[in-house]
Amino acid sequence: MLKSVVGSLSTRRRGVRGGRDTSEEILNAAEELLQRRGYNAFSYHHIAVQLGVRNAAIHYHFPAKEDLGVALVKRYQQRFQQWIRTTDLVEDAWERLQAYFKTYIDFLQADCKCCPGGVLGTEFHALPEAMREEARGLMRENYEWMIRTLELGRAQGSMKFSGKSDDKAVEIGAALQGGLQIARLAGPERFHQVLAQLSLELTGQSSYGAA
Amino acid sequence: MLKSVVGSLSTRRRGVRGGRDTSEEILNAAEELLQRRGYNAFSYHHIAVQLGVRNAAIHYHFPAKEDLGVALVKRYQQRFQQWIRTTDLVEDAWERLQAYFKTYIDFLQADCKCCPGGVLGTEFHALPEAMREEARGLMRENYEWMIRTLELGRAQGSMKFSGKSDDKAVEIGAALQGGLQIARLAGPERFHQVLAQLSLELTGQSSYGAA
DNA sequence: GTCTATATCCGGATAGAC
DNA sequence: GTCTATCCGGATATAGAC
Repeated sequence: MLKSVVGSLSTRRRGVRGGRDTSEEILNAAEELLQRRGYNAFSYHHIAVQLGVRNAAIHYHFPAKEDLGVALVKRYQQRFQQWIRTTDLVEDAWERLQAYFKTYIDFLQADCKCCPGGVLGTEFHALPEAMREEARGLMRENYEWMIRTLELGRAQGSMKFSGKSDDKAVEIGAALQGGLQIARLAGPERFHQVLAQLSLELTGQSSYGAA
Repeated sequence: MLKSVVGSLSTRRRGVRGGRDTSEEILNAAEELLQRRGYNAFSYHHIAVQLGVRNAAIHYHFPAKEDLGVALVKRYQQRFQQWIRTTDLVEDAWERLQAYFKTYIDFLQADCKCCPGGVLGTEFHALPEAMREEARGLMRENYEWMIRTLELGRAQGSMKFSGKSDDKAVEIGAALQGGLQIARLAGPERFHQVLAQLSLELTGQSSYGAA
């Protein structure tokens, strides 16, 4: 009673658990697990324990694990699109790219998480087809954003690089993705080295060269 | 009977399966599965089917899955050390690096396999500790080789890059690793773009720029 | 070294009460 | 919307025959 005042017009109705949105909490926990352990190494039980609910409660919100997986990737994509809208307000392309780097640093510092693309790429052949399709879309959007940003930066003069912008785009994306994984095996400073080198090569000076 | 003539002095004795070395065949199948699906997404059953033996036969050679995993990573490392010895005969560091690239192209063409480091990094937190330790060693050796090679190339004049050789080393390693994963989601040509860009930046001209 | 058979456990999933 | 209870299949692992 009365918790309806909080979000009565919300599309998703709230449950009995103190007005919290269980679906979203499930997604949050699952996202953490996905980036830490991978899709095939987390279970509904992991999430259930973390949320203090039972296994079946999660099945109510996401009948099959595949549904949860697809929802996760869709949410990544929506969040990315929202992120683009925000950072598009920034004029300078190099600053935009640094904001992109920042999201990876956040992953690194959040207990050395991998980026979604890295997890989905690595587990690709052990993923349900519906997830693969979503993953392709997510990767494509990242790629296209990166190309646009590089071309803008080159035009603005804030970035320099030789070769084609789409080649450079994949190189940067791959380095960031691989860098997070290497950091797990060889320490977080490895990722900062990647950032330092990418920055140095793009601008002629390292913004991360304090080490 | 009589199959003992084939490898009677071998440390590992042959089984009854036509003189073939089952342990090695298990490792081969497991390696394929590891790079395709990841450690947590393959089972003894996968291997058993592929080899035409029963589940229990594999447990005879590798009592626990962890034993198999550790053996796999150890073999990667031994193979890498052997590979180094061979390619060290090549004088030119840039040629050595191209040989290194070639091993990744082989992964890509072998049904879009990931590199071991990518798999082990992504699944790191869902791996037995013994495997993690081996994985760290494997990564370290790759890293150190890359640094040596870059420094040699720079001294020889066959490679150019700005910044520190150890930063550049991680950047290259990360880009290769991430590139293979991206290729799964966005097509093999993405990996070739990474190679093209890396080559262009190291030598001033792309050896892979035919596209 | 490999087999059959089996034990055990875990993860995904459903039914029906509350 | 969450619970208890249960089912099912798959995966790791072991025992003992051949």
